[in-house]
Amino acid sequence: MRPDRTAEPNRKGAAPLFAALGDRTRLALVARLSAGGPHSIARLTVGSAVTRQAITKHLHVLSAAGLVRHTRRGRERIWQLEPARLEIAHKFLAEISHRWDMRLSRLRNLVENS
Amino acid sequence: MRPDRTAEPNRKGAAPLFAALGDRTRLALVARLSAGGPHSIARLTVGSAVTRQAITKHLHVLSAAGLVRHTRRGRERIWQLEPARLEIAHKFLAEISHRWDMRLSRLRNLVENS
DNA sequence: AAGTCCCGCAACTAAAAGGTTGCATTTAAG
DNA sequence: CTTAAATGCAACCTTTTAGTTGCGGGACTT
Repeated sequence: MRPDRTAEPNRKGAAPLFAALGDRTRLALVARLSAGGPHSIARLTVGSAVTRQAITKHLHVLSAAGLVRHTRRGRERIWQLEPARLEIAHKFLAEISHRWDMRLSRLRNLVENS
Repeated sequence: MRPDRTAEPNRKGAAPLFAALGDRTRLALVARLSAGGPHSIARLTVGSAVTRQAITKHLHVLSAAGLVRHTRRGRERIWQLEPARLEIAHKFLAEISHRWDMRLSRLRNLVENS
């Protein structure tokens, strides 16, 4: 098992994910959807400090990143979380931490055996 | 141990973290520092498609987010990863996934017992 | 049928982000 | 001392982003 030739995690599509999560309003939306379940745009707008249209735009950004999904119900559009994509970001972070820990332990071994 | 009244994870400073990670170049820098260890700016610039000054700016962004740290060594500045902050983002994602899973299991219970 | 409620679309603005070029400064090497 | 390497600083440009306002159109309610 060679150390790893690819030298990098599946950073393939992780950046857009992090970018989508890198906004207070959007992060609040994700948190709210994860805890409170699916909601309409109007209901999601209530607690927020910005306009309904701003919320709509943010939802579209999250949707483009694959983090949320919408469904029609009568005259309202219901948005819900799509947690599969979160796993990608999650694994990326785990990978980074793991690599760093590996480096540290290798360094420590080097020092102890010298 | 009450379930949790705060209704939201420690979203306090998570958004800037995700924002810092939400760029391809910066994510590449983080990945490289985690795998290859501390590097100077010049060495970090080699593989990248952008200028040294761009790399410098990105490093400052990562530094402002608390993700990297620098040290002087002669005429060069050595940058290294600061993995503590990654833990915040990591825990945030874990929390979100957990909340969603809880919702799903509650819903399933509701359906099965009806 | 009339009035709300919820939403989509478009135009516009202000600020931030990503990147570049040019030049000055410090440090190492001959 | 002279030169080359590594970096810092500042000005500038272009594109993206976050947000707004205004208006029009379906879908419930009474």
